[in-house]
Amino acid sequence: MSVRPKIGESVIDNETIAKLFDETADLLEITSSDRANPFRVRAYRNGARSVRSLSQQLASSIRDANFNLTDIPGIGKDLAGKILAILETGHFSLLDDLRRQVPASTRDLLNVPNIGPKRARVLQHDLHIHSLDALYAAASEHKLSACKGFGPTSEQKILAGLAHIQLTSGRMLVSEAKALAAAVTKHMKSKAAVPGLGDLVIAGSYRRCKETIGDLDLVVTCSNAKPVMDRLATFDSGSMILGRGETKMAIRLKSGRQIDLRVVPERSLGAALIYFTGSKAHNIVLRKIAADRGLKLNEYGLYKNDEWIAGSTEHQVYRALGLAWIPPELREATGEIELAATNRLPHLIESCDIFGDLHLHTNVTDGRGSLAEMVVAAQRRHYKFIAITDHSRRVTMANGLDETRLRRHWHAIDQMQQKVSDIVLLKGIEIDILEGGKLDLSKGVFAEADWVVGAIHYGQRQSRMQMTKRIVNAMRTGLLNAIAHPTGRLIGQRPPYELDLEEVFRVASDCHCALEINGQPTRLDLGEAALNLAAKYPVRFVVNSDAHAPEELAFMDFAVAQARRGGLEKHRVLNACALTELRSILKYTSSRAQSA
DNA sequence: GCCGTTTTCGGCCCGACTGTTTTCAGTCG
Repeated sequence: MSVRPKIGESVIDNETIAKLFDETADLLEITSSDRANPFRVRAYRNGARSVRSLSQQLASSIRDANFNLTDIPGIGKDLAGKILAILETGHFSLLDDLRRQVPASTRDLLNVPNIGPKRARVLQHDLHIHSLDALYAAASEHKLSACKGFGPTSEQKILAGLAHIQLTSGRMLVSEAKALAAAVTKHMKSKAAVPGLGDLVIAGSYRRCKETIGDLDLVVTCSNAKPVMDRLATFDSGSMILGRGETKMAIRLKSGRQIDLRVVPERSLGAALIYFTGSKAHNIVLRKIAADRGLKLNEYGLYKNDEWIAGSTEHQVYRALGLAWIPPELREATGEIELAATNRLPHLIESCDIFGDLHLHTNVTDGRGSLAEMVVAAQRRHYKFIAITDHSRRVTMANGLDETRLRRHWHAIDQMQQKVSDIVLLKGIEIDILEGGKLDLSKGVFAEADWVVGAIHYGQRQSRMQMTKRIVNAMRTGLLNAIAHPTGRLIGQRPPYELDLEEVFRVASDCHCALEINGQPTRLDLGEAALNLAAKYPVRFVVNSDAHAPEELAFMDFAVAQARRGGLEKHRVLNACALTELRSILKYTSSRAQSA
């Protein structure tokens, strides 16, 4: 096809394409008459999901002459044409038409709880409401109940929903979700508050260890749902009950966070966990597999002709579908089901595989714990080694170390080592990678270091080419053991650097420089997109807490979860190595430092 | 719009809850 070379240079990523298909589906639903084909809408959503789950960027795959867009499930001749149009021009004509019919702000209405496409359409047609502001005005003036399908209750719910949108900007960080999960679990289980309470599992994106969590999904087994719901209602005095039925309940806390509860019979726990853990895309594939086998899968179990055949455990359901049990972190419909069908799932790294933390700060720079306190915290986690990696001088805000202070700090670490025998203290540094790729301290000092991580804290707005060259040059010095938080993103605050990640992965494998998976809840860097590259390049990783206080060593668990979502096995992770193996790696690097 | 124990049209994942109806459509997960 003659347009291909041009498309091959496209910088449009898969996520952008998926979003345009999702937007098309939304707009089709808002504009279509009731008789319009709802499966056409679903086809766009399927296409979006399918594109999103690809491990390769289409803009790059398309350069391969043997690559066929229509080989992608859910992509037929029509959507393939639209993908080509998007890669070439950034849009396609159907979407342009739809956008002309529906103002962009009308789509915002879909973000309001209890407003879906049908009601958005009514609001647009009958009341000419095209924005959240207009919706608020109309609801306040009780104009909504004039519309078919709206009553006084919906009006109130919509006003409450609008307030909620203003109150909470988005999703919880994993740390907040973990604290909330612990609190609600304790409340439900305390002092036998609920007679006959069986299992209680927090499912949903929390159990899949996603980077951020929308709401908490509680799955509970109990013969009687009423006391379970009554107990949840007392969790937070300022909470509001959003809905309550026979087995299902939803509350919104004073903080704006939402908790959904579902009570199921004991023999349905496995099926319910699969169902409420998701992801939605994963579940859809499972149900299709069930249907292909003449079975039906729902949250109560797996059925053959209305006869229950599995459902009390997840293992039972997966096995009945011809699949190995799939860890929740992998349930994203990105190929894990095929692996489970052929017994090729990875043996994911676990927290107990981690022998040490290789990124820790003390109060000598911007940490809040002393060296001694950090060592005790590491001993409590039964680590065999840790690296103290305080900042270098460039990071003035963090009281970064020059060579004199660094050597003094290392001397203190040596002295501390004399006092402890059950843990090895590595003398480290988090060295800033300056704008041109040079390192923040002179080469001589590196020969004295046990462990060096490079990181960027300043000058983050360089171009994609500059940023890539900067990190690549730093790795090519041979002085770095690892790159810390490689993309620099801060969840909800700052996007990742402009960076050619494939090039970073390529050079990191060449230079034997590890890439960090950082456990700080706002970082979790490398993120989802980058971890997809793990399968393609033989890079090794370090899984670190980046703790700035003793209690933050627990952030290791978030880093491990992130590694699991990337499908990593322990042999890919440096600090899941025994100390002897780690030392041989360090010795190799240290010899390079001396010869540099 | 996609897909096929397909070869051209009929089916497409499943169920709870709610409000406004008066038997169900819409929304949500």
